[in-house]
Amino acid sequence: MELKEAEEKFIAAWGAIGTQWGINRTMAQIHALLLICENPLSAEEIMSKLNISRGNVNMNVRELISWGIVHKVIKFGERKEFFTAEKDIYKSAIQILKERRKRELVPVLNLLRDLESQNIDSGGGEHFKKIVGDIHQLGDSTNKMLDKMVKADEHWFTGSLMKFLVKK
Amino acid sequence: MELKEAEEKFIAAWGAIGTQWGINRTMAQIHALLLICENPLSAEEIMSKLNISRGNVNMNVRELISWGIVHKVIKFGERKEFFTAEKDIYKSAIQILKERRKRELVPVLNLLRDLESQNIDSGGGEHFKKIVGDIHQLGDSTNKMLDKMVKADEHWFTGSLMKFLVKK
DNA sequence: ATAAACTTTCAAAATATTTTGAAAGTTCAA
DNA sequence: TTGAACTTTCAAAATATTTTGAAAGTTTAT
Repeated sequence: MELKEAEEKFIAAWGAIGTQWGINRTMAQIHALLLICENPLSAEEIMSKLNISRGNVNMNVRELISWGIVHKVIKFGERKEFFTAEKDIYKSAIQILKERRKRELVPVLNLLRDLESQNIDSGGGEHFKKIVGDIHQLGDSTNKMLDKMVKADEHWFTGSLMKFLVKK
Repeated sequence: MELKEAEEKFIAAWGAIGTQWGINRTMAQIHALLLICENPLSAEEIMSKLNISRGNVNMNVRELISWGIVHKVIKFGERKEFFTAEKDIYKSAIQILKERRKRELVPVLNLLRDLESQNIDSGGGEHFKKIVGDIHQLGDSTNKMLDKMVKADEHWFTGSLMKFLVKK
């Protein structure tokens, strides 16, 4: 198999998997492309390699940057901006955990705290309170767990936590 | 606040959060509704409580069942089917982990295994191989971790694993 | 100040997902 | 069998998301 063929397969598949993950295809493809390119690419290069429009590149690259897994690179003597993906996969994974915690878990915890702080008039609602309380407890535990993962030094994944989790 | 008001807030918010999680709103709302109702509900009841069509209820309830977090309940002497959500939140969480592993992680591992098994003609591609290898390693570790979580007894979350993860 | 080189925006078009509801299918009591 | 009570299907409509590309905005060298 040609290298180029394998790379294209990776990009296409990463895009498809992205949609499974709830991420848009183009964003995942740009991420894949920037991962396998050692050198930073310009918007133009991304456009032509993936056959997508300028606006699309701009929006999705910005989104990837907001996730903290793609970085802007300024080359000396060049006006253009270039982009590169974080090549340390563990760093990227932690970054994604961090963002997902912020975007997906924190809003849930806020909702639950809010619901629990309301005193419910008139009796009943014991079941409702139990469910909300249970979810809250699970959410808090998950939050603490993620916090521990995220705050651990960058080698947590090969450190004691991972050894504990994966042992046997 | 009225109980009904709080319940409606929960259902609406769960639906909104669902979309953040990449789950469709209606599916999340049905799940929330079934969670807070102690008794199983029929399709009709779900339709009227959430103001949605029969087909929509059917499709999303089936999807929730395929996730293993909603169960069909047959009531003696009734023709209708009823539905109820798994009320043990930890069980549901494990079930969701299990399914997401199957749907989101396993396909990635298959892709990576496939890419690595191909011998790439002509030199170069060292960087590509490293990236694919790194992702594979991370994927495998994550897979093992999830496996451990999922296979642990149902109290893993309050057991030694959780104590280790959350301690301090 | 100008203009070339670049980035960002955004309304419209394309695409994808979700929802509806009527029709088809199934089950079961009589 | 039949038909009433129910469930499932699916094509069309509604809605939501993604993509385009031209125009507007910004930056920088001169």
